[in-house]
Amino acid sequence: MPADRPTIADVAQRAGVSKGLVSFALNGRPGVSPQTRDRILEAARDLGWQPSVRARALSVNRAFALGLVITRDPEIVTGDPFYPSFIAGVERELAPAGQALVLSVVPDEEAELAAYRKLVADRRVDGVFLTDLRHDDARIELARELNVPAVTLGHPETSSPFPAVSMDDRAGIEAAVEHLVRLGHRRIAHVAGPARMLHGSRRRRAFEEAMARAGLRAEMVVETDFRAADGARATRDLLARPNYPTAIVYANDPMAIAGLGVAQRAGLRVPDELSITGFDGSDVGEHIFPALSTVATDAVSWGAVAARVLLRSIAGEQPGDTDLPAARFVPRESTTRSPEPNPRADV
Amino acid sequence: MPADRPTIADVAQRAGVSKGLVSFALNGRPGVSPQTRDRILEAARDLGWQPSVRARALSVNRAFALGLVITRDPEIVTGDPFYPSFIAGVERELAPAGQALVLSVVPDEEAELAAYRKLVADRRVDGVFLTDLRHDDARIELARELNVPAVTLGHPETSSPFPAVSMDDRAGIEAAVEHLVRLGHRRIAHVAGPARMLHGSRRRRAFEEAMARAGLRAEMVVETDFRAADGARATRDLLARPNYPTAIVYANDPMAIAGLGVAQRAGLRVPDELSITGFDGSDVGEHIFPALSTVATDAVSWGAVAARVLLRSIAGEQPGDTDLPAARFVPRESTTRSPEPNPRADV
DNA sequence: GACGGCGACTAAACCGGTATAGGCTTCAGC
DNA sequence: GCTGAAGCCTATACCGGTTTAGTCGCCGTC
Repeated sequence: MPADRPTIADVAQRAGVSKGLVSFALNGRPGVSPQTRDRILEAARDLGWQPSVRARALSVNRAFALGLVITRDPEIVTGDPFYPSFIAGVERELAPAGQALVLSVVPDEEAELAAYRKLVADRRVDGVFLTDLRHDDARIELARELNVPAVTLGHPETSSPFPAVSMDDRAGIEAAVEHLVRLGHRRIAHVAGPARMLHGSRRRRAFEEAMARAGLRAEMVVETDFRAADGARATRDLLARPNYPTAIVYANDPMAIAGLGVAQRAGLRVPDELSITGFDGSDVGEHIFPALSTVATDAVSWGAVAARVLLRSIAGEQPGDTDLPAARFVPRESTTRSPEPNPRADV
Repeated sequence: MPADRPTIADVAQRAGVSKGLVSFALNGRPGVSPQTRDRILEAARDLGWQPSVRARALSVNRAFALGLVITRDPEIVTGDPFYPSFIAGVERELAPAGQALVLSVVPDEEAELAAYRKLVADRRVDGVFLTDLRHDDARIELARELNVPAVTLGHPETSSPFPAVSMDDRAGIEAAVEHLVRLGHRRIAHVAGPARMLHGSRRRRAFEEAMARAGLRAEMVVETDFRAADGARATRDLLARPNYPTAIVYANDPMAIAGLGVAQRAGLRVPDELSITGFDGSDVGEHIFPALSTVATDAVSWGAVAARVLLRSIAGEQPGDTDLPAARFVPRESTTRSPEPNPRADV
């Protein structure tokens, strides 16, 4: 029968000291003589002692874990390139800090709030990530009410007591529009994310402003739910209009790839007859034909920075807002000169 | 100042009984009179008492959480349709059972073993999922050594003390090959996953056997790492051969989509000049042109069943192996008759 | 009336750490 | 030689539950 894992009491006994002193020594606190400290550490090593996170959690009232709630229809979550990379970045920070990541995946916004409540009520986590911010996002008020540290991905609209880690996605959209305008496009459409989501409407506004700056009317905007099927439907809709676009700016890559499929199916040559751009740079977009021009966001470092900020919040610091390097437009093959004669003076 | 959250002692005091009895009443154990039980439950309700998972974890020596370690290069994890769906399925079982999911994402196999060790040493989890099984998978021995309940996705090669939850992916590959053979294809290639991974080599063997059954030689097989870039490279390689294939069976969808890109770039019409099939059904594959014929696996129920089995293991039952419905081949547009005259008698 | 047995309940130990009050030495200072 | 303070250490309470040993009162039985 294998011996039970040693506890701090076993270490104390072996080193001939009290439990309390062992705790002090192991946590590197003052008030322990060097010889005793060595003896204790040696005893701990000999016994193969490992601290019990459970016991520590109970006594110091911390969970040593962070919570992430992902709200997605199970069907949609597939193919979304953001979360896996984001989580990889989070993990990069958490592992060395001895923290764990507790993940919840829920189907809708109601279940989402319940999931946060549960995570906090069970004291499973010390802080939470708030991703995919929406207008009047109830989670901010909830986190405040639950008195749990949080970090938001992007600046919420309503005033928030939590630090924000943001990545300017407007710049990428603007660069995409400018790129298309420079190529002579005038009838540029946007397949937007859901308006209730902050990044959905923000990208849309960035699109509209960039169009306005170019002296163009942003009259072709279709709102979607970020799904590939939505991208296909929106594209069919746009191409059926009498004044169909010569270029489409999609709010994410899966929709752009689906849109490409629709265009090709309709017999349009991309990019010669229709230019398209994506967002968020999935690796598959790089390999389709034509390779997808897109806006690259660094989800991995977003995750890493957000985790770091959240850990600092939990530690009692008051980290300020952080702005990550802006998303970059990456021109590839799916964008080229407008097929139409360009009435404007060109560069 | 808001009152601290109530503990079991507060409930006991309000109900005028001892802590122990409260615990009994709340856990529905015998030895509590009906009236007292009601009084206790009412007191708990009045105070808004919620059990502390931490305290329970310490006293009953359980974590009330399950562990999942995902081993992926952060770049690759993107675009992989399996895990998000699998996790959604897991969550579906865990949430009602009051369990949480602790997720680790690590870059390589060495870090993977360390992550399992850490999860168990910290007593963060009561059981672990073993996904993406490999040949001579060290994790099985490790889990046995750590004495932690586990469930494997698929049957490992080495003998394993853990229940397996399997989905026959061979059937899907075989159906794909048979479908292609029926369409007159003879030079069928396979872009396989890594040989060290069980499902990589199993799908490859299924391919080879299906080919043999059709009287064909499986001479065009390229091993890859499941990445879109690998799929592109493998396709370029295959198409450059003197005896290039008329059909390619890919081990996953991202590679198939990348392969489609390569073929189109080379001026090949798909499916007329080259048929392709994917695996695992990403939603984007449905919307590209031509729509990708693929093998649909139900990752969501795989997750749900695996979670259920693992929970039963932890509860001390000895659940047997489970076989889920086999993966189904879903023909769409990317497969059609072979462009070559078919010497064989056709149906 | 003593006894046994049972149901309802309490007190206290326990899980494995941390935190705190206080005790014992030792040494400097007067 | 006495006092005070610093340094090192112990004992103990505590976190919030679960669990076990044991107490108490009541009933039926002989």
